[in-house]
Amino acid sequence: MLAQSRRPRGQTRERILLLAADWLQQRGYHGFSFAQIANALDIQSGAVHYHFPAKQDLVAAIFKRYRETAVAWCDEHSSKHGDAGACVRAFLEWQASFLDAEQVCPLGVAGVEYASLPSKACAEAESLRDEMIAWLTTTLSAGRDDGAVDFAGSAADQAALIVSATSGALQLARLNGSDDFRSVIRAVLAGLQTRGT
Amino acid sequence: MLAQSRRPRGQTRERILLLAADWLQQRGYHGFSFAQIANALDIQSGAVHYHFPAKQDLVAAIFKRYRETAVAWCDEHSSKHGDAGACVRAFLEWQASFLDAEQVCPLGVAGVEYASLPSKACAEAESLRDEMIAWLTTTLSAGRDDGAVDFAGSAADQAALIVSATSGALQLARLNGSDDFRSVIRAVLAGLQTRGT
DNA sequence: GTCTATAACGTGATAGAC
DNA sequence: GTCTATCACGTTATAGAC
Repeated sequence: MLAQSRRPRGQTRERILLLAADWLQQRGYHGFSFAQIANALDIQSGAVHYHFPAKQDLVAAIFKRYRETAVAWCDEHSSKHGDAGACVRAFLEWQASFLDAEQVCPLGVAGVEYASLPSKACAEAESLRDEMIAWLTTTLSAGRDDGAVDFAGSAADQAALIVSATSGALQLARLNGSDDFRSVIRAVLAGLQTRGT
Repeated sequence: MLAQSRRPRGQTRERILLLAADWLQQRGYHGFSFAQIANALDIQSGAVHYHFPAKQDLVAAIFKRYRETAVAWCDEHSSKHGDAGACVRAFLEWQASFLDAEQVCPLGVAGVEYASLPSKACAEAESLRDEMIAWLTTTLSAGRDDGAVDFAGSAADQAALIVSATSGALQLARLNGSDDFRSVIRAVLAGLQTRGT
């Protein structure tokens, strides 16, 4: 019963999801097609539609998985279990990992193409935004309380700044190279005045 | 020789440019078509192609005009003629004006759709980035020298932060309303410690 | 010089074979 | 259950009328 075909069955869905996520964060929602996915994976475009009936289902699944990944990441980086400053720095490094893949944050994709995005995708993106802002706000607030970090203004405002700045910086890096991203990270860290516990 | 037709001749190009710029900043590059523009302006899609041979010409023209507008704005808000803190605050208000139109910064569009954008548009977007970063860097640097503003890190880093944060904040605002944008503005201003001269 | 009519192609999506 | 062959439509772009 092993290896009934050259491409192992049951992995097509996963392969589609991974490739589409990559392209979504490189080209935007309207920047890739089912036919292109099928061509790259050496299948027919109808096979993609079997796993994801409509394009909005595919993209909603991408946002959903990214959100699940983000939630798991946040749980592993709770300031209850470690230094809040280290948590924030880890967040910045996590965002930096998109640089090598030449990707932007999914939140940016949703924000830019909002008016031409199917509602399913918008809803998932909004949930993702809530998770990231909530984690950052909690982390920053706890960090300021115990002296691990300091910053001007409210924790919620600072959280919105960090999410906006990192997302925007990944986009700026597409235009002018990763130096712009590193500039933004330096400025964010300078504004945070983190110090290890 | 007046009013030879219902739609005055010579204004079609301008009407196309204005509508397309609006849609570009709401839906992204691939989120609108020549046919939709033609339909909205009650002309044929071929008429759009007369004024802009290919879609990349239309979008490059949008970026070019936006850059010209930005350069003119920067010239009018030179820190040589006024307070640097006021200039930065004016910049933030300028970005805020996109909120009401439910638009994002053109830089964000280019960053997100970079890999699916025609090269002409990318080149214009890169020039736009250069102009904005240069003006902000100069303004912030001069402002710190004369004590109008203060901030942690280099002027260039702070400039990249402000461009990224405002662009990202406009996108976040699409997902969760203008409160997120205002949060980011407060955080930016808190980090700048501006004071009027 | 300006726009209308039309074409070639790529898109998202479906029906039915295996 | 999984995928191949096919469709109707919207897309960018062109040729030629006025």
